[in-house]
Amino acid sequence: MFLKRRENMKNLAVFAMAIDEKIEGKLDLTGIQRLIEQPKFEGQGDLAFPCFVLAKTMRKAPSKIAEELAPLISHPSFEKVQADGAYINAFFQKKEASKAIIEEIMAKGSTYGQHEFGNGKNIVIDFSSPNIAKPFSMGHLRSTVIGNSLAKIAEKCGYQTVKINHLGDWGTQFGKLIVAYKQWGEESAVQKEPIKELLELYVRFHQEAEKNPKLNEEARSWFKKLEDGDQEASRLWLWFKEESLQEFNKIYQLLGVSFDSLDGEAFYNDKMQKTIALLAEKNLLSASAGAEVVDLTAEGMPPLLIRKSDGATLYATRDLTAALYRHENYQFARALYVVGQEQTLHFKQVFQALQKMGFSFANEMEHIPFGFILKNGKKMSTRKGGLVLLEKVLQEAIGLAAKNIEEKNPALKEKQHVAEMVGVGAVVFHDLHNDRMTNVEFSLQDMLRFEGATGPYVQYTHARACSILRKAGGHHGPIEGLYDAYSWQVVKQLLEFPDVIEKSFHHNEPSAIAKFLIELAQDFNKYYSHVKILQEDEELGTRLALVSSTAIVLKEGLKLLGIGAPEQM
RNA sequence: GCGCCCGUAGCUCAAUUGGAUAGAGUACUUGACUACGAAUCAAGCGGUUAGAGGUUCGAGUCCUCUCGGGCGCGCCA
Repeated sequence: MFLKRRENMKNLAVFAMAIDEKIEGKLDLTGIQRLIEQPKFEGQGDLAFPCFVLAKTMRKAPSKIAEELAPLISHPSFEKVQADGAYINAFFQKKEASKAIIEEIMAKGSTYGQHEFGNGKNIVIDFSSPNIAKPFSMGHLRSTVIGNSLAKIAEKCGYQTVKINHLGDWGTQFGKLIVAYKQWGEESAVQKEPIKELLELYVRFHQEAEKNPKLNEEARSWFKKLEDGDQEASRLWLWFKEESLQEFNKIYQLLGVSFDSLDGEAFYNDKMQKTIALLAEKNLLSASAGAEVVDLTAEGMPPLLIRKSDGATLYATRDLTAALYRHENYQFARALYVVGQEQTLHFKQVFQALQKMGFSFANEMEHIPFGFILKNGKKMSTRKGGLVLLEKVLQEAIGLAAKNIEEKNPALKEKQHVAEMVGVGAVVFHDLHNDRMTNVEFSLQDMLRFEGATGPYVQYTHARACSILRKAGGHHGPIEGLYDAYSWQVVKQLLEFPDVIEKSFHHNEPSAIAKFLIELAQDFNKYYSHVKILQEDEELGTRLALVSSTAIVLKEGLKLLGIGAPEQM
């Protein structure tokens, strides 16, 4: 559990000490702090201490203990402290606490929630990693948006990030592709719609190869030529890669994702011999059925294949090499791999192999798996049918957003730009708001939803807040405290932001931020509909500061998810 | 066969990581725009947390078993 910060932190410590004083060492201070929680329901205050653990040592019923202790605790920070069943509930002095938190956000602006614990450290994040000549799948979308968000969260925690797109730009499929292109391909068709055409060639190859197995041999031999640096093969490979990258870049641009390195699999071709030599030197290589492997039976895992019986290298060889290369070049404090859960075993093996090689930095490497995107309960396959192109989905979402704008706000400037933010925001938010590991059923309908717990809902809330601030015309008065129930809910939520960021970083869970934003937007919308904000009275300045604070946090939170926050939509 | 993940409202998902009364969204029914943006708000409906045992003050959460689904398990990545 993460301890609450600032006002919460202070009040939590006060609360804990007050309890400690009254229970005569039945429990130590840190034990008390760990037990203190946030009440679940309204009317139960802001902090709660469950008395169950004291029941044994004090030989009394928990509710009796709460009843006896509650009246003994008092402090200027608390409005009241009262027993409720087995709990002691503490209520903050709302006016004082809300004043402090609003002032803090106003002072810090977009840096509110910034942490320092990552300062001076590098974190390498491997994500997206699409395969060249194949469509950008929904699985790659997940990797892309999760990785992108984790990078932004890490930066918010002080880290320097290195974002790596480990392109799938090598492997036997290129032999197949070259054969297919030479047989049936056309240059102009590939230029026109590279991914579509290359995929069709790839699919056709597999169909034809079933009837004509000789094609597979040809493919192998063309891949061998590619590996040996054959001019024609290399030229085609480079061409396929560049055409594919151009397509991918359209998507990255829409998503607002950028990378520090595009070093993919091919990049490590000339570096793997060194890795193999190193493994041999450390006596970790053993022969097995003609192949060379790192034996991991002692670790309870199947062996890691390093070299095929024909001498060719494998995925694992490349990942080991990449790990060594990255450690040497980026001096990472942590390295994350945002890759589907089907590769969990693979990464366990790779990290274990690094351990056996004596590299303790393997402890700082972590595989960040995520759930599948299912179609009818099964993993979506690029193989046949049911293929949904991400770009189509994004365009559809943008079109729908544009239609909404036309209906609701036809006078809006920069309509296209805003439609992109909203449409893409809907798709990205939909992907991030569930727990990382949850398998989600693919639903275009859900992705294109702009109401309820969605990205556009959060964006809309932000736009509303901005609208009020515009109408207020920069008016600002003194910040006092607020104590009505609606504003207090907003304040309490704002107070959580720094902790949510820290938690989402440690759990590698962007969804924690997405859920936080939904709650904040809900709290704010309730406030908005029950309180007349632009009313000339002595609290106007404070209310506007609260609206401003909310806008700041909504915008910053969306940014951490890789989503834009238009001021009007 | 072995290993990992999962099963919560009709549907999509939460649940402060073992705590109070299992909550949101959606769908459906109904109310609110001559108050700051109705992409909103308010109200209603909806549950034997797959099932059975166990651990303890306390279990959706931990352990065992059963059923059901998914994903891996040496020359793909």
